[in-house]
Amino acid sequence: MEKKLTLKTLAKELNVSVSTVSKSLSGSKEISTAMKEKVQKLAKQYNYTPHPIARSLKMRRTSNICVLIPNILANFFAEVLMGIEEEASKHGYNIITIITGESYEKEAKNIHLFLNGAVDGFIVSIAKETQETQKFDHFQKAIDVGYPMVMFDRVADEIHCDKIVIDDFNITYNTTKDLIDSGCRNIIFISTINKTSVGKLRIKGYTAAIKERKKELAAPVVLEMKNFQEYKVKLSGYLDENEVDAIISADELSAVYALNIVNSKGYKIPEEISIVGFTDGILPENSTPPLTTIDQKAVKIGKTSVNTLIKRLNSEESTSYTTQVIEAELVERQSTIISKGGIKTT
Amino acid sequence: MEKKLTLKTLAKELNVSVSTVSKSLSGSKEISTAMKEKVQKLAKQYNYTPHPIARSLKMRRTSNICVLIPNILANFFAEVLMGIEEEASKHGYNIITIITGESYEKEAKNIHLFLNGAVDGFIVSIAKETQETQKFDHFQKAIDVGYPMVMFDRVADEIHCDKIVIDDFNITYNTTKDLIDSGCRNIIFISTINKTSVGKLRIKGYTAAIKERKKELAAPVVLEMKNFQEYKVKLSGYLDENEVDAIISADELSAVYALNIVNSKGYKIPEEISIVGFTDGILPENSTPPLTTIDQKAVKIGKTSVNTLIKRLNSEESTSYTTQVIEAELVERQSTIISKGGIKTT
DNA sequence: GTGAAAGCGCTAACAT
DNA sequence: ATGTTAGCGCTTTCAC
Repeated sequence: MEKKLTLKTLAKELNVSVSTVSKSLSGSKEISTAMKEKVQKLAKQYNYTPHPIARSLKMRRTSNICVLIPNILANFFAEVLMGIEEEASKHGYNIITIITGESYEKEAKNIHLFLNGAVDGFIVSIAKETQETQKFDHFQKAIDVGYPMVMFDRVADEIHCDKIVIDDFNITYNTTKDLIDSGCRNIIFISTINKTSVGKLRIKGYTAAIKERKKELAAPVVLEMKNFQEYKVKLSGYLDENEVDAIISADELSAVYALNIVNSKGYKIPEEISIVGFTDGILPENSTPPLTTIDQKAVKIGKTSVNTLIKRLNSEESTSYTTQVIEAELVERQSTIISKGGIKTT
Repeated sequence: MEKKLTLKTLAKELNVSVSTVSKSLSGSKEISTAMKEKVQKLAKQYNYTPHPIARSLKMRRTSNICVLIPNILANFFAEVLMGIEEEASKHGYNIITIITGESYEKEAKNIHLFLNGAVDGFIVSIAKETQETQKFDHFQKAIDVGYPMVMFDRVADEIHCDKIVIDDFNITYNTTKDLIDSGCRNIIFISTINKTSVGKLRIKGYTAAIKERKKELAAPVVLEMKNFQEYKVKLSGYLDENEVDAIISADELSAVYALNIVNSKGYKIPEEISIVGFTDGILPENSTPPLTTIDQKAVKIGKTSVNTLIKRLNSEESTSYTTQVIEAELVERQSTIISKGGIKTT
């Protein structure tokens, strides 16, 4: 390691005190313009930047944000993370990423780990296991000891904090109506995340739309799978024994798996069975046929989360918490025949 | 924020000095067993953990690792990040993730940003732009000022540091030979990353295998695309005017795009055209037909990177730099008819 | 306008 | 065995 460059170095070089250098660098008006220029010139020449750790200790802020994400392989979360990283970087914040792997234990352990000053706040999407077991104490603890927290997508009503979501109920409700309008009469709902906050809302939206026109339609059917191995058995079996002409999937992979199963059983998509998935990305774009999906505006969710957290960090008084709803959008491709005017096609 | 819990708090409570508490907590044998137990009990009761920033300042180490990754939407990099996060977490390190977006500027800017003590070292896979322009000064600078660095996948021969790679030449060479053995005679190579270190090696491996049996085979053809829009035009055009019975793609998306184009032109896969891609994941598993790919063992690369960096951080003497080669594996699915014994099939 | 000094919370060399 | 002290690099109050 090179000899370290500190305020002291600069001070010695200029024969002034450390505090003069510090103040000059921060542009304090206590200092003469001449001195400020002299100091700043030297600092630039030496390429000086303050030691962030020392600065953090003194200032009691780290410029670090802890991001807890269930699963980085999911396109949605990866895109959110991109948005978070980009926006955080723009505002001078670093992100410390924890991939919880949907595990309560890892989530709780890490929250506690960061309750001692290593980060300024949290951005989190709750692990599936946590949402199933409804154990939210770790979040409450973080908030109680004073850490700002922003939840996105998978949020908890029980926790009082800023939240960024899409209107899961309405987008699913509307999409289901679109499918009905396009002629589908036996619409089923499948996912692996029925127990999550968003999964529940999506089920409600789907069910509401079906119930509204229940005379014409088959009753709502919600299939839940624990993992994707189950699809091959359960969905396949269901299709054998029931009339189905549309499938709504509440997560990004379920739709693709459903599509493969439907394809392999020889059904024509979308003529015989329509399929809609959640989360846009490379996968639905490149399936055969390309999948109609609900674009959750992941990047925007990420950016909004960061900005909301930063605002919270910079405001002294505690204004009341907000839940911001990001507008989602149906992206129609070839797995449906909704084909209304004005809908984006890729 | 609650009243802060520091060594001082504990010291006051027990009527001992701060240093006694500190030493007790670290299990120093200078301290009597009785005192150590008393202190540790109280610390546990209060759930005390040392302030990491203060500790960092004193110890001159942060337990933070900066990870620079070109693109988090690529399955390969996402998996590497998973491996990194898991292993880092296990060893008490936090990871600060920078997504360079293949941009030299963002990469260089962030490296410089972290040269002042915010992290202990770097794990990096070089941005495409950086590899094209061959500007590596920022890496050299980081190493010069004393930061350990581990490069993975996209590495630079010009930079002297620890590296984790797969044997890109040989895996591509062997795969090309497999295709030849399976009867393919007009094998072309496509990718968007021909200018990266790994892209170059893969081209070499491909070319070497073809040249070895050039009498029977069409000459090597390497197509380069800047982006995926180009595929629709260039690859489609190429297929119209040339005999092609196998496509090797050096990146994970190219193979999927190629597959879609080949499908849409009505060629039978693999009977008329075989396709092999790089990087295993959800996408190739779920294309139609499922894609044969080269599994780059991304998670293992991530874990190995972390362990290599940590070893470097903990060793005083500077042992010579190593390049570790992780064993890649061909995963055969239905886009090829290589079908040799012993190859894993999913 | 500039400098001295305190202190953020911690560790460790050096007393006692 | 325990305490005192110095100091990591910085900001900021207070003195001059």
